[in-house]
Formats: sequence, structure tokens, C-alpha cells
Amino acid sequence: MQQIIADAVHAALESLRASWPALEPDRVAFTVQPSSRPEHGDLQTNAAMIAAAQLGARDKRAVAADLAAALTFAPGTIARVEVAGPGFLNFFVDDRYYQDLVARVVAADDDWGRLTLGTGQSVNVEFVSANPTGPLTVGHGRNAVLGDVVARLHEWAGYKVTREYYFNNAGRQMHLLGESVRARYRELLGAPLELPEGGYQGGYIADIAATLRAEQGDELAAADEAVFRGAAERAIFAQIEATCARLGISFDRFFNEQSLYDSGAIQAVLDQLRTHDLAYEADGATWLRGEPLGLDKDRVLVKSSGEPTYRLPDMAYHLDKLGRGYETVIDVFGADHIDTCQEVLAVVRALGGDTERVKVMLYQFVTLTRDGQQVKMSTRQATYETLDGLLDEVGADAVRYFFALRSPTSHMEFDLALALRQANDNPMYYVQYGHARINSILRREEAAALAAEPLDLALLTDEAERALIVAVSRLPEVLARALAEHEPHRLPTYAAEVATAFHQFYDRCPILSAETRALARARLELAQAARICLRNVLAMLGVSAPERM
RNA sequence: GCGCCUGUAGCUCAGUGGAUAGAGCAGCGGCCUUCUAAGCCGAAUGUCGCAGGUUCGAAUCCUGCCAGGCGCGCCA
Repeated sequence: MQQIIADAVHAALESLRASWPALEPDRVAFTVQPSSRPEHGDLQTNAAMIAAAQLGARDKRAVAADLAAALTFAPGTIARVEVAGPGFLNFFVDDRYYQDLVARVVAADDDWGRLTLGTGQSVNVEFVSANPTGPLTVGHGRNAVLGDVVARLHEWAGYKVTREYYFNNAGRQMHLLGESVRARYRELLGAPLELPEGGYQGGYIADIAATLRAEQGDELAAADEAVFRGAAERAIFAQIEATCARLGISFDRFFNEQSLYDSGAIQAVLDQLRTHDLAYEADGATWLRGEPLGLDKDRVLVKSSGEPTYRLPDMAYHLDKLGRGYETVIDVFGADHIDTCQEVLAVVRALGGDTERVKVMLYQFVTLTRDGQQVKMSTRQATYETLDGLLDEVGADAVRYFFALRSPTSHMEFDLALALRQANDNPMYYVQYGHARINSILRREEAAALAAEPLDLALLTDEAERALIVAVSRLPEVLARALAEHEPHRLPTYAAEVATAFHQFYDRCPILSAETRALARARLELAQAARICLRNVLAMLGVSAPERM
């Protein structure tokens, strides 16, 4: 409906060009929004006020009246248009449009909400991408959920989606990991504990060492760090994948940074940077020239040890992804990557990469609290909270719903003590309960009998019935906006809106025991549409839609 | 010091330059002989961090300031 009105307004503006020469219809950036109050109709637009400003017209209401007169709608869509307030146009949608929509939703079923705007296009979503140095933390949880929900939203919009995980199993941190495990292993053999400087202290290190001891006995007493590193990597990656699986997440591709060295891609980037005079040698290292790229300072690309910093592979990786032909490449990054991400994209752009296709989804950190006290998260000290632990406490549905619930830019708080009590507090239950309530009606024998009777949706005239249909009708536009803005939280917010409309309808409009059989039949169909809508929203979020609670 | 993010009801947070700023939770008052009360209805709750500016109109845009988070490494 939003689109129908927007198209009509565009057409009306075009038709008014003759009488208003100063008007540039394409530059009238108007919005069509749901009205905030019932007396303002179903939807409203500010188009006349924007146009009036462009025309320099003093009387905005007069412009609005002219625009309203120029609007044309197909029969059975808009019942009437009113000029109101400072120059709004309020649209009152024809009841028939909404009544018919119930049938459309039921017919669409699993496909209600699906869009076609991504048909024929592919998108790559890179997320989680934690190096295998330890179990996933609560912080990774937000990344995982945001990435997977964005991937799901793209699938619902018709895109072909690749879920990708980028990791590095080489370098200093992995070396430290190997040494940490070796130290624990030797401790098990009776040697004094000699953890390396800055080594990993989490309990999982000792667990890996204990497993090695159990499997191989004392044979590794003199083994090289690399042996322990390899074992640790395998164990930790298996755990990371298992944790993701618990969240309903799997990846299509694991991209190893090492492959960029093997293929020569990293050397190629370095060569090109030198060719463009964007790299120079100093102090035994290779530096990136910041100024021509709009960066505040120069950065090291290759350390004096000859080893590249993380930047170079990151640049090669983005060029690789862009070269694979995706229409859109999405990165899900925590707030700590903001600056480096700018550097990488600046270089990619300078080397001819089309960074317009790269969308960076930045999210702020999660503050963990327990019993009112803030919990600090660090992988190297053993003070983090694992995502597995959180899943044990509240379950996958709650983890997904909670992380998807807040805007990525919010510095959200996750209180573990609250999460434990969350059976009563979590807004997810409100939505799931709505779904379960509908199913309990549809399960009844009377419902099956009723469903066979003739359907007359024109009987749906109650305020609560109409409000529920309006809510259900909005799914496609909510999805479109969540996609455009990369804001998954719009879906839980919307789900609550639909659930509220349903609960109000349920309370006010008896279904099976309606005044007449015909009305009962019509309401049953509406309940069916509401069920489909809630189930599909929950599917977009990857949260279960229980039939009983 | 510089960059990015945030500041909205007691708490956690929505809010596309638009009309009287919303939800959940907590608290207060009602509603179960009737399809699931994990629900509904009602009342109450606000210096939209502060101060300027732009605009017909600002929680929203601009500037400055205050507070918190993150970053500014030859770590990733």
C-alpha cells in the first residue's frame, strides 16, 4: 500500500508540472508513512509540504489540495484522501483492499513477506570470522546473530546468499596458543607450569592439553609447539562450529587467510601499492601512505620481520570477494574495527575495487552484567563469558531474539541474571505466545468444520480486525526497510506490533463463538493470516514458532 | 589530544524533518462459568544530556559543550 500511494503521488506530481513550472517531481523527497493517529487515516504523506517549499508557495494546504485533486487510484484501494494539519495528505484505505489482503496472505502462506528485489543477484555476508584461539564469546554472539539474520533477510528478498567465515590460523596469537597448550600439557606430565608471556589462560587450554594427554599419553613431551597449535586449532574450530550450529548457523565457506599468501594475492596488492606510490620503505618496514588515501596517518603494511600486518591480507581478501562477482558484499564488524575498515576500503578503492558494493555493518559492543556488576570480556584472561554458556542458560531462541532486538548501533546491555529469569521478561514470549494461541484455535475440531464453509471477508469490519490486517499487511515493507538500512531489529519490533494487534483482536473478537457462523468463518481466516505472518517473521529471525506453549 | 558510536519514562530500549514522543518490564487500579490470563483494559510516569543554530516544522539536521563505550600497535 505504501508503494501504491508513493507511485500515485509521483504520477500526480508529474501531472502538475504544467501548472507549476518550478516543480521538479524527482526532487521532492517525500515519505509515505503509517499515520500516528486513527483520525489521520491509515497512511500519510508530507509530499505537498515538500513540494510547496520547492515552489516557494506560502499556502501549503492549497498545494496539498491541488495535489490531492490530481491523485488517482484504482477502485478498491483508497477510499478517500484528506488535507490536514499543516499540509499532510491523509489516506483512508478502502476496507475492501484490506479484506482482500487476508486472502492474499493465506494464499501466499510460506511466501508472505517474500520480496523479489534481489532476484538474480548474489550477496556475500562475512561474519563471526573469529580466529581459532578460543571459544566464541557473548560478543561474537551479537556478530553471529546479526550476520545470520541479515543473510536470512536477503534470502527472503530473493538474493542468493553466501555465508562466509574468514580466519587466520597463523601468526603470533596462534603461536601463543600452541605454546600455552604445550605448557599445560607439560604441567600434566609433572613439569612446573611455564605459561608464555601473554599466554592464554582459559580453562579450555587445559582441557585441550588433557585430551592430548589422554589420546597420546606422554609421547608429546618433546613435541614442537606447532603440534599443539594444530591440535588446538582443530579442537577450537570444532567447538566454534558446534556453537554456531546450536544457534542454527552454518557457513557456506571458510576462507583461510593463508590462501591469499599461497595464491600470491597479497604480493600482488603490495606490488600495486608500490606502483601507485602508496607504499614506501622506512625503518626496515613497508608503510602505507595515508595522506593520498584520506587517512590520518601512515600505517605499517609489512613489519621489519618481513611479516605482513593484518591489513594487507584484509585488502587482498576484499579484492578477492569483489572479484567473485557478488552484487553486494557485507561485512559484519564490531566497533573496534571501524578505523581499520576505513583503511582497507580506502586501499581497495584506490586499487580499482568497487567499494560501493561493500556494505559494512557495524555493531557496538555488548556490555555484560551479572547481578548488576559489569563482566569484563577478554579472551586471553579467563574472564570472558562464552556464547555456549549463554546458550546453556537461555537457549538459542532467546539469544537470537535478544541480539536481533536492538539496533546494531546501540551499546546494548545483556544482564545474565536477567537472562536466567527471562521466561517472564523476554519480549520474545509475547510474540511466540501469540503464535501458539492462534494454533490452539486452529487445532480445534470446530475450526476444521468451519474452514469448509464459504468465506466472506467483507464481514471483517471491527476496528480490531482492521488493525490486525493492517499490521499483517506491513511485512513486505518492513522487510524492505530492514534490508535497505541493514537493521535487523526492525523485525522483532514489527513482530511485537503484529502480536499486539492479534492479542487485542483475540480479546475483543471471539472467533469460534462469533455472533454468526459467517463472521466466525471470516475471523478464522484472519487468524490464519496472522499466524502466517508471525511464523514468517520468526523464520526471518531464525527463531522457532511454537504451536503450543 | 584526534576519530567513530551512544545519551529518550524508574529499568531495558523503539522512533523515516511532520500533527498530542512510544513499547516491554517494574509499580498502581480493573478483567478468567466463555477459543491458552505468557493475555486484555485503564490510570500514572518525560528538561528526548546541555546550549545555540537551520527550518513553516527538530528527539531526528548543523556547531559547541558535558557524560559513557570503542579505537588511534611493526596485535587481529
